[in-house]
Amino acid sequence: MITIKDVARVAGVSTSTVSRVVRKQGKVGKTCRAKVQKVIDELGYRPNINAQALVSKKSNSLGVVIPRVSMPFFGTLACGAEEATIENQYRVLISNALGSEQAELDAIDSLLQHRCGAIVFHSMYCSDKTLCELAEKIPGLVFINRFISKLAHRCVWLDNNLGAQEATRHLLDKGHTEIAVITRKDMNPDAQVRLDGVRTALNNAGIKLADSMIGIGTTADMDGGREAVENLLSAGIKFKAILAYNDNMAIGVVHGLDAHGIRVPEDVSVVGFDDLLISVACIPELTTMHYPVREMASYAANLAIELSENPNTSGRTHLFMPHLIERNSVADLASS
Amino acid sequence: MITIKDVARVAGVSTSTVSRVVRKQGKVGKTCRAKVQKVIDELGYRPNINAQALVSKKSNSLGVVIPRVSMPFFGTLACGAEEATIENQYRVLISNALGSEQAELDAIDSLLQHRCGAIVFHSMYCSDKTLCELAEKIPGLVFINRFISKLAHRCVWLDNNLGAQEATRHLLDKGHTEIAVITRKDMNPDAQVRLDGVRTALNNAGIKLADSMIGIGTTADMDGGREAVENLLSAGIKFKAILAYNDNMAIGVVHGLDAHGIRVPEDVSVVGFDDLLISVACIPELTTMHYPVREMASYAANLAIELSENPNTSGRTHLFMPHLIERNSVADLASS
DNA sequence: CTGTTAGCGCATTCAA
DNA sequence: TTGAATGCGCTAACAG
Repeated sequence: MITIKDVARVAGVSTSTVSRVVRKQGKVGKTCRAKVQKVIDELGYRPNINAQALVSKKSNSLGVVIPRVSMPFFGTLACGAEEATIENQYRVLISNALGSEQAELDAIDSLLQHRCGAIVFHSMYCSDKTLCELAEKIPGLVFINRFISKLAHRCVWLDNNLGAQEATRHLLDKGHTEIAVITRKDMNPDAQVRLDGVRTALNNAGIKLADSMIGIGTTADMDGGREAVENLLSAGIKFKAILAYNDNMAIGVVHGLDAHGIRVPEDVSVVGFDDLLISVACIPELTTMHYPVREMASYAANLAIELSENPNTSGRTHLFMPHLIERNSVADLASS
Repeated sequence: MITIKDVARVAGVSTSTVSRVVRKQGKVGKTCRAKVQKVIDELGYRPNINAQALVSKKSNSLGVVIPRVSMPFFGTLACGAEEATIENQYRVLISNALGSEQAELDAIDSLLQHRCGAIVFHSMYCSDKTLCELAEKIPGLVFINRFISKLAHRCVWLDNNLGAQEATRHLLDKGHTEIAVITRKDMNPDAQVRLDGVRTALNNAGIKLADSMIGIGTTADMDGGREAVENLLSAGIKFKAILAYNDNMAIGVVHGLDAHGIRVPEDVSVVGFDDLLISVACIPELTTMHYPVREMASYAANLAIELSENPNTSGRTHLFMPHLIERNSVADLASS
């Protein structure tokens, strides 16, 4: 591998000069710069990033901690973060951390070893307290899809409550009143907030959400969705519409319904949340709330980089709003 | 950030000793090791990876070049590669390279700057020649989902031909004879080989694949699938089964059929390829060929690491086989 | 505008 | 078994 010294020797200049032309900063004579650049091209010189990071004490890399890139939602998140780094010449390091607080902390740790000052963290297992401690130690740490009031300006999050309300209102607008909800057993903050949103919107319409109308799935995926709707059905609950915690569960619901010969949307309407690619694979295509992950991740990445370079940035907040995507899984009862 | 010197000072030993206990190699006295370890834990010392990489001339990281992590297939590939690195204490660097040969070369270049000696490369735009040149320069470079005969022992690939044959035979076994094929317009190597496989299997059954039975989609996604089946339909072609290039196109086909009131599998059977998560989201769940990406990527990662550490490894080849996953999109004409 | 000097944090000789 | 010395490739003062 050819080094800066080689270039300097061949070009007959000092390494400092080469360094200056490589980084395009500092004053370098026009002819000198051309000469050096020529040698660089000829020799195919590429600066050693590790050496750069070592001496400059920053690695110009952005860490992204997510459960798993292979999950479409998080893959999209990672891509969104990467987009933001293109202009900054940053590289993104993805750390998968699935299943436990320890895994998440290890991931952060590993990123720290790489000296990446900017980190976008999607935590599912760490407590607010733990995150606050981390945030204190790492100025460039930003949380995505999580809200911690003490760290408001370091959180990029979605208004799940309003999102759930909008989804609910859509059903209401279409003339639905017998509305069931499918949620996840572990009831994480998102699930809680979305359920609250549904309740609020329903209350505003003078409808009370009975506990019996809440179907619970063990996992927040297709299986969980199927299980939850199965529970509702076997309990003899009557409903004409379902608000699912997310798209995966919604699709499970559609499958579960189909297994009983119940048609969507003719017999029962279904609304998802997230707007994953998968939501258009389903027949009927799912009406769902679009979750702007890509934009949010991109925004979070920029914020993390900004904070890592200048910790005392303004205390603005970073709230995003989901919006309804109307497709074919909701029947219009109002116009009939 | 605390350094090896800090630890050495506090523990009252030299940095060499600390270095030895950190890397758990070299002889270190039992009590001395304990003492140093204690200080390491207390101070929360973490070696600077960049410095390690610089001095040891290897970064212990594995590069993965793919079009985009947000595409489920490639996200899974990335995860598979990562799995392989867990035991080796390697870190994986993902480089998205979408759309052009230049993008792919840039991605490789960036990885080289990080001095990662092991790279798993999923190339879609580079010519065999280009790849051969790269392979020569980078001993730890391995190609996935691509076969180049001169580089056979550096390629981890799938037998698309036999896979397509198996898919075709499945249809034949179920009594189908009016079989159409959906493929992608650009006819990349995979598409070509899969089509050949279909032809072979059909020929063996005494059936000739008419050109008119080949539907073409502009893109290899849902839209392409819908477009292709639309073409077939509007040309008045009769068929009772469809072999799609991949799952995405297959799902597009199901949608396209549905739009014409044609039921799957009652009226037309559909078989996909890849076994993406999306294939079970569809109703009916798709019968498809399972593509063992995760295992292949994991294998490729190990191979890349092995080659990077010891370039002259055996000339074995690395061929994987897809297998049929029977779900609900194929009707059994034979037993009726 | 350019070169010289001095490290960045660590692993690795080589002595002791 | 341990420590002192050296340098990986590069940037950042500081001189000139």
